[in-house]
Amino acid sequence: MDTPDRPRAAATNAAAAGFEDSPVFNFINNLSPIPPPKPQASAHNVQLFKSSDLAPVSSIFASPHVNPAKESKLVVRDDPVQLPQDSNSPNSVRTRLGTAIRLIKSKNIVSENCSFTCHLSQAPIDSSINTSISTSNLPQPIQFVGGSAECDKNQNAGGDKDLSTDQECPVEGVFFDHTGIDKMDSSQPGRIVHENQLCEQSRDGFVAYDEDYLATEELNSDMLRLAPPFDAETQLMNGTLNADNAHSGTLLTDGSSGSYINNAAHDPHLYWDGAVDGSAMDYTPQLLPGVCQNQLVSNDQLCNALTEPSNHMPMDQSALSQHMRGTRRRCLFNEKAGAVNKAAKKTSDRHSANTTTPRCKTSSSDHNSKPMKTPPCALPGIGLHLNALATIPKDKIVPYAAQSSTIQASNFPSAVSSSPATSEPNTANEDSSQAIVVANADESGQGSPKKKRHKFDNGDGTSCKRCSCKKSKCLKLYCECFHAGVFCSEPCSCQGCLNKPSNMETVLSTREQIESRNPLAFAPKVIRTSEPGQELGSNKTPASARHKRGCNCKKSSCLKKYCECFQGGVGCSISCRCEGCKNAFGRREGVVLLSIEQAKQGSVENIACVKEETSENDNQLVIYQAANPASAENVLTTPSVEDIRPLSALPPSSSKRPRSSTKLIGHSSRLCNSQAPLKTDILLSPFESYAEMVLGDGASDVLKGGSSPQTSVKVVSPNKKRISPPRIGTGLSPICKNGRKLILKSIPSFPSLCGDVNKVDPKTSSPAS
DNA sequence: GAGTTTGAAACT
DNA sequence: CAGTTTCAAACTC
Repeated sequence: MDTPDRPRAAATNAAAAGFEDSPVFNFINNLSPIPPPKPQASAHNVQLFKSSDLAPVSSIFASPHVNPAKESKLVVRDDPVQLPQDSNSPNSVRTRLGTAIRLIKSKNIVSENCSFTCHLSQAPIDSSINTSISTSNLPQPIQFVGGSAECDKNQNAGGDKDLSTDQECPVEGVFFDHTGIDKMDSSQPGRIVHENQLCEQSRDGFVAYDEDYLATEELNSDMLRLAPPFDAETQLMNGTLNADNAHSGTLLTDGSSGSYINNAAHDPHLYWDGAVDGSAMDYTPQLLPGVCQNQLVSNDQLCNALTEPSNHMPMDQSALSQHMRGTRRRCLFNEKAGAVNKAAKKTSDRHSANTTTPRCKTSSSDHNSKPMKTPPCALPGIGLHLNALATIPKDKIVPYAAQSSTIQASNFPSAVSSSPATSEPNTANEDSSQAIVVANADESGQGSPKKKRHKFDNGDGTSCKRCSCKKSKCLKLYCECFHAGVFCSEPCSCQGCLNKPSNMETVLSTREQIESRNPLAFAPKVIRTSEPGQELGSNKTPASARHKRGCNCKKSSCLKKYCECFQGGVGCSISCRCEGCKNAFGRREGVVLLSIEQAKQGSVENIACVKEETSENDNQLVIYQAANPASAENVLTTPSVEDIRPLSALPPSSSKRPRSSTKLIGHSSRLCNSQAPLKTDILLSPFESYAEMVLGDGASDVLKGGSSPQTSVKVVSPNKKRISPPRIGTGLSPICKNGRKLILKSIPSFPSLCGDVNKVDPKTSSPAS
């Protein structure tokens, strides 16, 4: 391979020389699908995506949220960006990750390390690899943030031995810049895993890119299309947008786990990725986590193979990567549904899909320019990303749009969903994941009439959308496509649709208006609140997830898809105002109330508040013992997010929620103990607040929990799954104990490279801890 | 496929 | 902020 040149150089420098010399290596090189590119050509490609090109954009994207610190970090990354010709894929990956992380940081400055580390610690790493992650590793986060880190990591991970890896990940190598490896503790296993993953991703992406690029035009186009959106994000973070991103998008598809969900999410369909304002917060995390996890798993393997010196073969990559990719893609799609079950089928399908490229079939008329590329299904994740991206000014976006007519059209592999592999649909609900899955479904489904197709939804509504709007012109939230941030496409049966690339400005402006009214309007409907791993692993129910606003069902008993909570596969929460809730995923009914009442009645000093979590899966009983009534209340408040739900029933909060998210926060805090309120209030950043919203009171509670441990002792139910207070400390994140941590979690899904540890665990292995 | 039901979104 | 209307999905037949 041509590209190998660089790697080679690196390799030569390192120890790889031997490797290169190997006949196999040579053979591979010769075989490499990638045409020995004219340097220029490659360069050209690269440039398209390069951050430098995008730079302006990035600046644009720079969200207020972003912290200077981030920026600085980003800056670092930028440099690297330039490099890689081939880098496309790999870089993109990195950037994304880095970006995601950065975003998190920016939002949660305080907790940056924590959040990040948490991910890491949790990170999938563990599962696949024995490696225990040391949460302590602050550097890691940094590294990731650094962006380039990935490769670096790889190097590190690989350790010196991995020089080969460097080769393998030439692009990354390019990036090397940094702090890199050296700084990193190569020793840490956790890291290694990530690194590997990263490498793989990059590699895969790399390879994938090649493949896609070479093999399937569609993919390429898609990727290209995708690129812009990503770019925006990445730019925000790094300023390095790369074609890579696009690649990554493809990669995502590849990833069994959807490692790339991030990208994918962004990509695809979301024309307006960035549109959402910072307030929107990052939804991405949600998606990502799952994805990451998955990725991790799959990646690990891949990584291992790759990382291993023997395996390295940069060249092999093509073969391996392709192979791997195939699997990954499958996974991604499969995941979506949470359809663990389906996965197998899909995998097979995926193959076909690969050729075709997974997409929602939507081809908008507009998109016709690219017949194949139909607008992407809305990725569930996408929504998240969009939100995350939100910072991007429309203006900027518009340009894309203009371009995008082509771009947008692109269908991105919806990649994504990270649904927790966990298999259960419930879990699947996780925002993005499902959506992604849907996309695939769409393909199959498209054939089917619109009727049933509807959304393949995630709860988020992120899934591939197909609307049938008649009066809204697809410019209102009524329109699922619009709501999901995707253009209407062929499958849609809408009338008078203005949600088309050709009307990008209109769409954006409308979107903006809506966001101005409700910053969370485009946020995923279902947000994963707690760490996925914990709950998911334990339960089927996505206890961690909840509907951002809660439902208001009165007749459906939250047992039908009319209920957004149900639809999203999440239990009802405090924020819900439903009546007669029978949500299979968890009710918000009133155990809490009882406990409260009891407490108030003063009947108790030692009141055991028993919460029965309705979540079907669990039937968990959580018993809180309060020393006194007051404590009882506390208990109510303190419980983990999950617990919170039922508790949430508290009238005040439940009564009505302000439309604006922020208000909700206030409620929650109030509900919570008087003890901590200030703390939460004070601390809450918009973002946090958002988290709270998502979490519901829980977040605040959690925070409080830290402060008010006293309140309760909890006994675990037979199932023992939840012990709220303890959880706070442990569950949420051992590492970060303060409330902030929770916040981070809420964010979680950030594409933590690691992915959620939790999620990873469920299927593959036991949780790291 | 048409009609009804439902609840979110939008409006007042 | 509360109530009403509009809307489109979900559902039923």
